[in-house]
Amino acid sequence: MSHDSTEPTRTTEASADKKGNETLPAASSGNFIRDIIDEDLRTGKYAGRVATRFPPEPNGYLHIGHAKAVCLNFGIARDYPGGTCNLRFDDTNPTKEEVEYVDSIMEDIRWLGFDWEDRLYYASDYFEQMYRYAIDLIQKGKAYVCELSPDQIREHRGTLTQPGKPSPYRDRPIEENLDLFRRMRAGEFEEGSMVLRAKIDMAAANLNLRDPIMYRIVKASHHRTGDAWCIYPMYDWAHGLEDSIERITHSLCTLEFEDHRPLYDWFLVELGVYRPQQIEFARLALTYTVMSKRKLLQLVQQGLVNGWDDPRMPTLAGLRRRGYTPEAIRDFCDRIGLAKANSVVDVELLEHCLRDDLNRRAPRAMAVLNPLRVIITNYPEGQVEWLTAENNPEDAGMGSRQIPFSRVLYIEQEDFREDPPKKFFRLFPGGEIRLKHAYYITCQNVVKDPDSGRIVELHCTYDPQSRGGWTSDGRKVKGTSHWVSAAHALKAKVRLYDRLFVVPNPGEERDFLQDINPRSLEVLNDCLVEPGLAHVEPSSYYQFLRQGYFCADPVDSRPGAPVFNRTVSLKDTWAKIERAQR
RNA sequence: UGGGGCGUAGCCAAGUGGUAAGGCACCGGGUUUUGGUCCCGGCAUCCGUGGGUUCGAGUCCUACCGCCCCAGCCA
Repeated sequence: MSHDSTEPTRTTEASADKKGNETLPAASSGNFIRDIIDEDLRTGKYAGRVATRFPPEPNGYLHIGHAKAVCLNFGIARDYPGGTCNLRFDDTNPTKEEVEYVDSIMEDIRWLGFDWEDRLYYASDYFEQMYRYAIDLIQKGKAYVCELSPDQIREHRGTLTQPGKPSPYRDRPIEENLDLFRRMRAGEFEEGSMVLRAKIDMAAANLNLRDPIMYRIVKASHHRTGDAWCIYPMYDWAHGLEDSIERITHSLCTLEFEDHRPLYDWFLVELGVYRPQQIEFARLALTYTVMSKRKLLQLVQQGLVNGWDDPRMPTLAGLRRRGYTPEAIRDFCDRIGLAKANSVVDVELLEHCLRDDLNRRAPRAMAVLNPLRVIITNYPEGQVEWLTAENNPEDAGMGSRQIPFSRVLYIEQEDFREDPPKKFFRLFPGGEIRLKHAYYITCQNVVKDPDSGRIVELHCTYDPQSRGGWTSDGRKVKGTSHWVSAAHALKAKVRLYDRLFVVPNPGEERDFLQDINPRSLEVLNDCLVEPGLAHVEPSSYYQFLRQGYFCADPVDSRPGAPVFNRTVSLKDTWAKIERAQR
């Protein structure tokens, strides 16, 4: 991550235009949080400091919603002079957290393109300090040990419209609280037998202020502190402290923490310590997917997907394996904006960002997913021509490659129709199309299996004058198909992924599992790809001409036996026309 | 019926009293050896609703309506 101190306060990211001719300042309009930071800088509120943090709990994998927060926090640190962004694991609940998750979170943030440099922190590093703060509050008469059962605590809390009742332990002498709390730490009491509570206001309209729990007894070993502790701080007690200890200036979090803010402030004011400014924003929701960790965990645990990195998952690990690029995800996070209104972003915007990035960068290749055999009857047997194919029409710098052409080829089954519908300008009996980078061919005969009536192969003739896919007579050939040479093609497995859910808002009408798309994965085992794809790098991406963007699966692909995941299809105008014709 | 938020196009989202940016989606048209890309054009007389202030209101006041969050020893 760069911290260019000459950068202006506001984002003025340069971006190349589509043709890469020149760089123009991006129309980055900032957002209400950057407005607040600008104002704080102007008034000198934090002496010119801008310090943010990304504070995940290591209890699951990061998803695209987290990417929004990562880009926000690290993006601010990147754009403001001297700005910093800490990575801090909020590991206050040992029963749900695992090192597998901390490792994956770090990997995902790095992959997204951000760097916390030497600022890696853990809430658990502050346990001793938090404990001392708690002692301090007890000594000030602002916290007490409560022996009510969980049920009783709930009853005493009251309801949304009725005030709570004070705990009978609320006015315990300070010395007794101190003694009990020390013994809680020493492990003298059972789980659930007592908690430390802040003494605030049982009648507060904001339920968070009705003597919230600060510590509970949990006799579980922690992934970092082991068995050093048997009392663990609650999030509400810990979180503001963590931000305070790290001297964060702007604590950015999601909307649901808005009415926790008065509590964080109460703790910090009572303690008399540094107080960051919390600003809330709306979390990201996307159509056709789910984002809650609980639901994602359920999909994984019930085997409805193949792990956290299943290419259908909205996790960063899943998107990465699917073939998404960090650039596309960052662009998406820039484009969705930032506000306080709850919203659901169309997944099409994400897909647009992906296509936009991949269109510029993905090398083109030809792959026939559902092969249909074609014999070029007037092409000499045994002859092979190596034809030149550009690697990317968007970028001449990516060069070209040679592809073999011969008498027996395969084209896409979809590219031939015996009875062509209106506007179908692909191959049909008597029709002529161009084979990309090769020749014009005309369909002369359709060979069918006598029993099933299934089309077995096509007999076509080619025009030797059309080498390269062009003739000088000005003849119009509208359709262009991709193809492979039968003798040279390489067999490949291709996995076609579709949306995991069939409705825009899974779970809205019924249990979200009922909304799962039963056809979210289609595996094609007998695809034929051009020979150059024999030794693709794991995770490398390609545009399979006229079909979509695909990447070599990092886990299952083998030299000579590639496995490709469809990242996203190309936009398909023909499919739209066909749909409209019905 | 308590508290905290939020309502600008199908979906996001600018807009901070001077006459509704931009993107996605969608619909036309052009270019094209990818029905891709690219290019051009269209797409809110109106900003949840009613009233008020003002020469002038999406922006201010007011009343109402709708949606989201909060009663874990989760975060």
